[in-house]
Amino acid sequence: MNVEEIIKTSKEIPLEPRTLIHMQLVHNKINETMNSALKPFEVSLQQFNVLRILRGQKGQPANLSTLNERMVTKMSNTTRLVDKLLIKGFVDRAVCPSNRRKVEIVITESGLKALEQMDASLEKAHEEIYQNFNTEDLEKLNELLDKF
Amino acid sequence: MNVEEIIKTSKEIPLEPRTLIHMQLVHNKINETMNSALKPFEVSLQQFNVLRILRGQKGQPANLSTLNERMVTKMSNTTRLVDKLLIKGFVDRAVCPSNRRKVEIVITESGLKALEQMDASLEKAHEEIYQNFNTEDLEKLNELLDKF
DNA sequence: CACATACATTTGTATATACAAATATTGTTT
DNA sequence: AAACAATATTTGTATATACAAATGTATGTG
Repeated sequence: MNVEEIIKTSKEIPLEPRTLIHMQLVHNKINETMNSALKPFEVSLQQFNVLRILRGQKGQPANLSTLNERMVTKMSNTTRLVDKLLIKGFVDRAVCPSNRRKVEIVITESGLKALEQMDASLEKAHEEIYQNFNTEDLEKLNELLDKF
Repeated sequence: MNVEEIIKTSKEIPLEPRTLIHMQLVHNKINETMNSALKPFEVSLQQFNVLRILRGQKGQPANLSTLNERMVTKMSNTTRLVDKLLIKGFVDRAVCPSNRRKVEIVITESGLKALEQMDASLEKAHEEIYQNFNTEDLEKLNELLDKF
């Protein structure tokens, strides 16, 4: 990926802003790849993220605030995100009996099955995304990202 | 930045997905910082981006396809983006005389002045974002990002 | 136990973005 | 020149996201 070529500029950009642009371009590319990997399942990255969190609960229900807390990208509206998963039948929702302010959300069998297929599709996306990386590169990258 | 802590997970995540999550978290953080740096001027990052491209034209007008080509994040709707800059008086728009399908967009004096202030504000954002980085880190990071 | 306060979620609304179709202009072909 | 294709932008519409206000429930205090 050549930054200057992609944004069609001839002059070289100072390191600080260049890094920000670079990050943005990589982010766009990753997003595109992952979204198209999820396209066949008609779920967004956010919805996929929620399903993964719910699976991690191993049967235990999660409420909206828990979901929001664990989501990579915080959304201001988790209710409507869950609504969409509900329509697809990937989750169930019920009012929490011990505290009726809360809602309990669990992933359904159908959701788990779909999630498995999504995982496989994302595995392929990983191969595509990381084709130029070795383990050492990835470790170094994670180390540098920690500095942010 | 500790990935596991932010998304509140106890188990460790494999390197490949972890890197993607890490990238997303850093992207969110950068975005937040930059947007709040631009908030006083009531322009979005995209709008700022367009203004910068127009300044780079050094008086020469740019048409919509040129803008779209040079934008970091491609937008499906540059027309409405420019509309908003027009309302703020930061750009002028005119039909191209030699090819009336095209529109010529230029940055105004007022736009240039505002842009200078935005630059100063973003300089401060850089300091905040890069406080843990040295030049070597940034060079290494750019090198690794090129692998995507 | 009435009251205020805190909590968890939902709803309303404004704005942003994505995608497709429509419009207007220009260039090309016969 | 009429017909068609190509180009540049605009418009329509559906969906996504951000933010604030509203709703319903629980908890603590006098």
